[in-house]
Amino acid sequence: MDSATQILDIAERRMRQTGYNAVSYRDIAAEMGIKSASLHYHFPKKEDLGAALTQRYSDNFAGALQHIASREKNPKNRIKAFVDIYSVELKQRGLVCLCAVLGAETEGLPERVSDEIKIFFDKNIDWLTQQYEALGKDTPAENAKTALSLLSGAMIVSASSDDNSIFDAAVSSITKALG
Amino acid sequence: MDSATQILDIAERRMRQTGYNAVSYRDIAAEMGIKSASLHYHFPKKEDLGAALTQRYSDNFAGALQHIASREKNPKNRIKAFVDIYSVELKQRGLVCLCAVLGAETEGLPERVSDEIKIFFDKNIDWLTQQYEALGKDTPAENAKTALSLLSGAMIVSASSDDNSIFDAAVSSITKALG
DNA sequence: GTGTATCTATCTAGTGATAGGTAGGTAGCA
DNA sequence: TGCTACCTACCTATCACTAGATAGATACAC
Repeated sequence: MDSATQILDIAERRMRQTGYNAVSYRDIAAEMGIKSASLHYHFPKKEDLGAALTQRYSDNFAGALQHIASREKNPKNRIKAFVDIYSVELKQRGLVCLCAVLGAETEGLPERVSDEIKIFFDKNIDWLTQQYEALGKDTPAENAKTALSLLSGAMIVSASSDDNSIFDAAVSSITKALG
Repeated sequence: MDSATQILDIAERRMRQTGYNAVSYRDIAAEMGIKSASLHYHFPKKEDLGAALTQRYSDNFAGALQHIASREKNPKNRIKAFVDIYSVELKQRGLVCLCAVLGAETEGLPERVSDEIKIFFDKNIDWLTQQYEALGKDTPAENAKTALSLLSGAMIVSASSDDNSIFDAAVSSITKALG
C-alpha cells in the first residue's frame, strides 16, 4: 500500500481513539516499521498531516452521502443509511467519528484542521436538512442539527462508557422520530 | 484564593477548551505567576491533577442535581433545569462539559481519569432516568441516554462550529419531547 | 516573650524522555 | 540522470517530574 495512505490510516485510527495531541510521529512510524523522520517526507509538519487527514475524512464522508442519495430516493431510508454509517464505525470498528473527537479539542488545534472540522459538520447538517425537508418536517434544519449532535455525542458517551446501549438509544430516538 | 483550587480552576478551563494532553503544568503555572515545579507540590503527577479535576467536576454536578431535585418537584422542570446547566456553561462561559471533552480522548487518558468520566456519565443517566420515569415515559433509560448524548454532542458541535443555533436546536428538541 | 522546631508554599536547578522538525546521504528504480 | 522514499544523525524545545534550598508563617516549650 501507498505509504502516505498507510500513514493517514494509522493516524486516523489513533486520533479517533486518543485525540490529536496524543498521537506522535514516532508512534505512527513505529507501527509502520520506519523512522519518524521519514514521515516528514510525506507530511512535512504535523499540521499538514492533520489537515490531510480531516480533509480525506470529510471527502470520504461526502462521497458516502452522495452515494446514499443516488442509491436511495426515500428520505427516511436516506437518514437511516446515514445513521448506519455511524453505527458500523462504532460497533464494528470501535471508532468514534474523527471530527467529533477533534471537535472536542478544537481550540487547541491548528486552524487548518479546525476549519476542516467546521466544514465537515456544516456539510452533514446541510445534507440532513435536505432529507428532513423532503420528509415534510417543519423545522428541517433543527432536525438535522439535532440528529448530527445526537450521533456525535452518543458515539463519545457510548465509547467512553464502553456501553453500546447508549448509542442504540440515540439511533432508536432518531429512527422513531422519522415516523 | 487557595492555590490548589486556583490550579484546578485554570486546568479545568483549559482542558475544556483543548483537551487533557494539550494542557501543561508550565501553562498553568505561567498563568498563576508561579513556577511549574510548584504545581507538583499540590498535584505530584499530572494524573493526580486529572483525577482531582474530574472528581471535583463530577461532585459539583451531583450537588447541582441534588439541589435541583430538592428545589423543584416537577420532573419536567427538573429536566429543564438540567438542560439549563449546560446552556449556561456553553453560552455564558463558552465552555463544553469537561467529561464530554475528555470522553472524546478516553483511550489516551490515565485510567483513574477515564474511570471518573464513566461514573459521571452513569450518574447523569441515572438521575435523568428517574425524571423520565416520573414523567411516565415508557423507555425512561433510553430517554435519559438520548438526552445526555444530545447535550454532550451539541456542546461539541456547537462550540467547534462557533454556532449556538446547533445547541439551541438540541435544547428545543429535548424540551419539545417533554410535551 | 524568646527561642526552637515544624510546616507550607514556593523557589532554583536540574533530570531523562519525548516532541516535532531538519540536513544530508543513499539505494533502487524510471 | 534524476526522482522517490527511505535512512542516519542530529537539533532545539518542551514535557513531566525530582531534589534540595529557602522565606515566612505557625505552634510550642521554657
